[in-house]
Order: sequence, then structure tokens, then C-alpha cells
Amino acid sequence: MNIDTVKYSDTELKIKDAAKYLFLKKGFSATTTREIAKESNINLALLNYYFTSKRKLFEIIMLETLHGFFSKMVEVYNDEKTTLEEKLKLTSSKYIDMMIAEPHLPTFVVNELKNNPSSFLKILKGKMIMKSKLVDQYNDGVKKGIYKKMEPIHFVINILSLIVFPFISSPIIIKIEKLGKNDFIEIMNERKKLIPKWIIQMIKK
Amino acid sequence: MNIDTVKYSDTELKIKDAAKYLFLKKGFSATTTREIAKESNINLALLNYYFTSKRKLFEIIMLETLHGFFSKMVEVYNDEKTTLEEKLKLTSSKYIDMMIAEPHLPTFVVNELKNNPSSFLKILKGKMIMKSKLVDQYNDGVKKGIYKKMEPIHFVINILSLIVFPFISSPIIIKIEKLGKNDFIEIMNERKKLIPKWIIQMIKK
DNA sequence: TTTTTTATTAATCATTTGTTTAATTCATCT
DNA sequence: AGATGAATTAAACAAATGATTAATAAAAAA
Repeated sequence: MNIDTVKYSDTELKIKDAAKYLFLKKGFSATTTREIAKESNINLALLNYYFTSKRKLFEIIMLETLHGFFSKMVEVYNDEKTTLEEKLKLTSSKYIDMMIAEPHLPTFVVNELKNNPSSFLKILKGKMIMKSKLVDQYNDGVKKGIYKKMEPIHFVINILSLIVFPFISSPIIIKIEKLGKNDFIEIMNERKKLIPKWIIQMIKK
Repeated sequence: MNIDTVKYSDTELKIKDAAKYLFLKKGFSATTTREIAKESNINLALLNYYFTSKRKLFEIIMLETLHGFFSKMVEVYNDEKTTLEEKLKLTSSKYIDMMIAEPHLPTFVVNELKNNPSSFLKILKGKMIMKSKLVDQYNDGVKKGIYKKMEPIHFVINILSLIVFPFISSPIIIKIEKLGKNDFIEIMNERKKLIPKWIIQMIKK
């Protein structure tokens, strides 16, 4: 059964939404089943009735969330029609929007992959990042002599770092700069245009 | 009482070490007092005898850890004698070494600052990052026309992103590239030299 | 040595927490 | 309407967990 096509009843969706909200915000251990029940306005027993256990419910949410997070990236990275620079603009823009909308997403993803790295494989079966069109295009640029040669892994790491890390460290940034939430969002929106430029400068000869 | 000069007895140190190990690895909620007792070979009651509560113990470890993490950065950033480029090399090198030695450190720091952002202020009283010598030197470069103008906050964010994020996402990198632990460390060591170059390229006109 | 304070231990308490049970309500089908 | 199965509920269970107690051992002070 495909992860996108699973159908859920009304109550199941209420539970899942509340659970996702809490799991993303506080993590697995710090979230109690009673909290989930309260947040979703359902009876405590329904959680186990529909999802068997807290752990199972968590697993479902985790896989869905990770899938959503990475599939978007892979889509953009493997687009045959766009140039390298366009791909950079698209990923920056899409991911920054995504994380503005769901601020707890990046820390959740990072924590879960730390606790359960192999779940990553379930998500990315066949979907390649290191053999993506983006990496091809970078390698082509190296051959043509317009880009500096470096291990493609650094190239990919750097893109993700510049996009994702500011959100992971948002509390620090907000404190250091004494920002409001909207100030922070504005700065992140600036980065949509800046990151592609920076990356290009980093690799250009 | 200064955070560096607090003295602890033998038993207290055993408890603190075990607790730090577990808290960094699994976080506050997922760590039980019985685990800490077992890991440190002390009687369960001694935890409360010396540290009153699990929460108090955690607070102590969190503050010490955050302090250690940021004070090193501030030191380097405010050194009057080193150039901007030297500061970049030094931070990259120091931080990458630090995180190779303590792989759980960055996620812990990030999670704790998310859960308790104001603890950051207790740590950084008076220690400035945005008004550091590093930022001064960058601004000077802009005035002299050798560096591109951008908000200094981006400059600081980018440095930290390139240094820290790869460690936070190490499980992903290891899976994607099918690396062993030592391969990963090698790649991170490469970055000690690369990151300063990248940053310079990003800001140079 | 005797006394007093400190450190350590095993046992226990009181909550919390994940899960289950048994009863009840609701919807669907005949 | 009555029967059948699914959905929902309140109550309870069992295990885990943070914390405390009261007794003992060790160390320090007298």
C-alpha cells in the first residue's frame, strides 16, 4: 500500500493530527497518550483501538512526515528540465516555505533519523540524491571547467546546511538578534534568493 | 559562583558523567533516573540526595554543556589578534574537533535551546556574537570594498550552518553515502579547510 | 574512643502512563 | 423494528518512574 493512498476515518485523522502536532513539538517520550486524546478530543481508548499502540502511531506519523520532507527534495533534484541554478532557487524557496509553515519539522526529522536511521531507507527506496540530476549537472560544470572540483557530497551538504540549519537554530538566532517571529521569517525569506547565489559563488571558478 | 569553579565530590561526578552521557544521547524524557543510577553505579537515592531531582540534575548539565559549547565560539570570535580568515579556520577546526569527540552535542544543544530558549541568556551574559570582533572585521571589509554587503546575521548563520549542520544530519549523510564512521569523520576533517574558503568566496567581491 | 555528621542502601510510596476490559451507544442491514 | 457489527466510553490494571523514608555504614569531629 502506497503511503499517499492510505485512507483514514474522521476520528483517525483527528488523532493523527493531534499526535503529529505533539510529536513534532515535544518528541515521542515527552508526549503522553492522554495528551493526544485531549488534544484531539477523543477517548483515550480510541488511540489503541485504531492504532494499537503509541509507538505504532508514532511510526506512522514519522514515516509520513519524513516521506513528505524528502520526496519534495528528490522531485526538484531530479527534474530534467531545470538548470542547476533553477534547482537551487526552487529547493531554497520550497523548503523555506515548508519550514516557515511547520517550524518543528526540521528538528523532528533530525531527531528521528538520529534515533532510527534505517527508517530513512524505507522512505528513500530508489529515490537517489547523490545520483540526482542536480549532482550530474554539477559534475558537468566541473568537466566544462566552470565549476571547481569538490566531492559532490560537500555540495549537497552545503545546500541543505544553508537552508535547514537556520530553522533548527531559530531560537538562538531570535535571542541573539532580539527578533520577533516575523522578523525571523523575513530574514528566512531573504535567504531564498541569497542561498542560490552563495552556492554558485562557492562552486564557481 | 562561577560555572567553571564548582567543585563536585567523586560520587557527584560519577552521577553527572552518566547523566550527561544519557541526556545527550536520549534527551531528558527518554532518560530514567534508574538508568542514570545503573550507568554510574550508584544507588538510586543518591541522585536525589545530591541533586534534589532529575530536573535539577538536567538543568546543571544543560547549562554546563551549553556554556562549554558557546564560550569557545565567543573566545575565537573576539580574539583581537587574529584576522577574519584565521578566525574562520580556528572555529571550523575547533568545532569540528569538538563534535567529532562528542557526536551527540549539537542535537542536544539545538533541542535544549528549542525547549528552553532563555537558558541561552544565562550562558551568554555579556558575551556578544553579533558585536564580536569577527563581525567588526567583516564590516570593515565591506567598507574597504573587498567584501560584499549583507546583513551580518547571514554571515554568522552561514558559518555556523556549514560547520554544525553536517553533524546534526550525520545519520542521513552516512546512510546516503553508505559511509562508515571513520569515512564520515574524514569528510568532516576535510571541511576544516574547505569551510573557511567557501565563506570567503561567498563574501568576496 | 565516643559522638556527630555525612554518605549509602534497600524498601516503599505516590503518580503517571500505556494499555485493556467490559459496558454502552451508534449506525447499518435485513 | 430487530439484529449485527462497529465506534465510543468510563473504569480499571499493571508496569514504570520520580521521589522519599528509615535504617545502616563510613567518615569526621570531639
